Amino acid sequence: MNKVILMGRLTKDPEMRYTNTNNIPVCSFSLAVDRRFSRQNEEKQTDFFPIVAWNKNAEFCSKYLQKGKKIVVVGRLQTRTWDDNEGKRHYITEVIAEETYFAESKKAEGSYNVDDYSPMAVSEQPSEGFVPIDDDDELPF
Amino acid sequence: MNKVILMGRLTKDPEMRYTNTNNIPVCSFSLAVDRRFSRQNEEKQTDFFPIVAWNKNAEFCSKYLQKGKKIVVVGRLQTRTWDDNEGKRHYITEVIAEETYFAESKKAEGSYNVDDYSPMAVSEQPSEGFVPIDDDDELPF
Amino acid sequence: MNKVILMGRLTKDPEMRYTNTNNIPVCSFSLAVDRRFSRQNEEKQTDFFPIVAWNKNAEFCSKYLQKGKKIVVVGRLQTRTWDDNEGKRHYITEVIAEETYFAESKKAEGSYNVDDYSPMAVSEQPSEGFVPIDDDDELPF
Amino acid sequence: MNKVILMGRLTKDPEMRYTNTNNIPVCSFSLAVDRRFSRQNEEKQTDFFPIVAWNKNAEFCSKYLQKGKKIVVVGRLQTRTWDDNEGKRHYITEVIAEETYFAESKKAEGSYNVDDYSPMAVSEQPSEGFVPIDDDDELPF
DNA sequence: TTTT
DNA sequence: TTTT
Repeated sequence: MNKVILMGRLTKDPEMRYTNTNNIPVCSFSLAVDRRFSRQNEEKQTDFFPIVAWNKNAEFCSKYLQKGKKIVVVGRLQTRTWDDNEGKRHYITEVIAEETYFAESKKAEGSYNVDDYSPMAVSEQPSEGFVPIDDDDELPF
Repeated sequence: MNKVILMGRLTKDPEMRYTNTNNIPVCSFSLAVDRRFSRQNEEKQTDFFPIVAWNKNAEFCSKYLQKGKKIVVVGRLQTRTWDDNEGKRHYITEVIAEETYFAESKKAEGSYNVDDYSPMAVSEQPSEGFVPIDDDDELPF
Repeated sequence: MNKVILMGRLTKDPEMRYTNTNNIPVCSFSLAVDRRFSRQNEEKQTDFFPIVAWNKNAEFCSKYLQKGKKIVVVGRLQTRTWDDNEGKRHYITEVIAEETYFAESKKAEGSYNVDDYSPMAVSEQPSEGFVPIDDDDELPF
Repeated sequence: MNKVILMGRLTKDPEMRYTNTNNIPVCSFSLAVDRRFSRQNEEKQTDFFPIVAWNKNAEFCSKYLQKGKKIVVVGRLQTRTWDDNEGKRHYITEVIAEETYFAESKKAEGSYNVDDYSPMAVSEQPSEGFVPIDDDDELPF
């Protein structure tokens, strides 16, 4: 099991790219997450984490997220290595976003907004032809 | 291990009470949480969960939360039994809130607000005379 | 957002059923989860939660789980209503299992076991023809 | 909000240290966490994450955990910087363990074991003179 | 109605 | 018994 849940703000607009061999969409950005406990009277502390989203979630992120937006990311931790030009190996720990939620509605209530008709969250899970899993009224017990 | 994380809105103002024997503060409310997957073309579905907060977190909730407010609750699931007047036993599953976060800032950005100086989150964990646990620059390795 | 993570033991063998209209597999069982904090010198306290798994996860649970087995369940909380024979409405809160993990290997290490070749975990997410999401070496950055 | 939940095995015995200025106990180790989805027919993939525990949880980890032990860690993600001897700044992402659970009982059932009388889990939260938070029978509603 |  |  490997779960990460973060609430924070994008430090920049997300970057959309595509995988070289399979042209899979990848979206990446950095999330600023405030710490809760710090030394008394100390100024606020913030951690910055690299987030990576794939496939449908990548498209969602690149379309609906911008710098400063407050979101909740549910995903998993992952480690990646890369070698710099001096041949030195670097380890980087990233959060792979599996679900993304808006954590605030920027617009005042009542004001029309094109976003009203857009999805509020997305996940890696299938959405077309999806067999209902919340099949409550048919529960056989 | 027993963890619950919910994002949703209060359906009413929270209720503050005190335990009979030890006068411990308890705050309770109901949280409306929208479902993510439903059958195609079906109307939105929502679950309603009873939330209970104790001690400092109870005081925080009763002070800063109101009907309609969007929050994130981190806590644990718990079961409680009570017997009705016919002597029938009932089982109820509640979420004990251990941490509470605001999930949106109602006020427009830039506008002065007394809340700017109030805590944005609270937990059951101690806060006075608290030995720092984020003691980074002193890490002995 | 709606996440639940529990570690505990099955109180009975799981029950496998099928939905009436769509014949969707549903597996249900009860999970005993020990509490961590109780009053000093008090006996251990345990909560019992109803767990429901659908589709592939239902088949996994009914095949690999038995009474007493220790597992980790990752899922979401859900509420369901049913009316008893006196027409009284009842509310029940269940955990919908989205991922299931074994939390201990019963057999001693080194001993051959048919389970060595069976899945250790399953989720609602697709597994056939699955486009890799851990496509690290192809990352375009 | 910042939550991480990992299940995996220690790659080495944990290392216990003490902070220079305040002599606070810190325990660190590396956790091997298997991935769930990998490309078809590919060999198993594993991520390795640095874990840091403080105070009481540090003492628990150093006392009860060893290389190979399977545990569940609940905590938070944190970033730390350090400068190497060439003055280059490095960023490292660590998991601060707030709660630690055993995920398997190594010994066969029935065999006496000193561990039977030791704590099965520990957290940063206070344990002495602890006002009960599971004060069920006194609930004023 | 409960598991180890 | 429900919120936006």
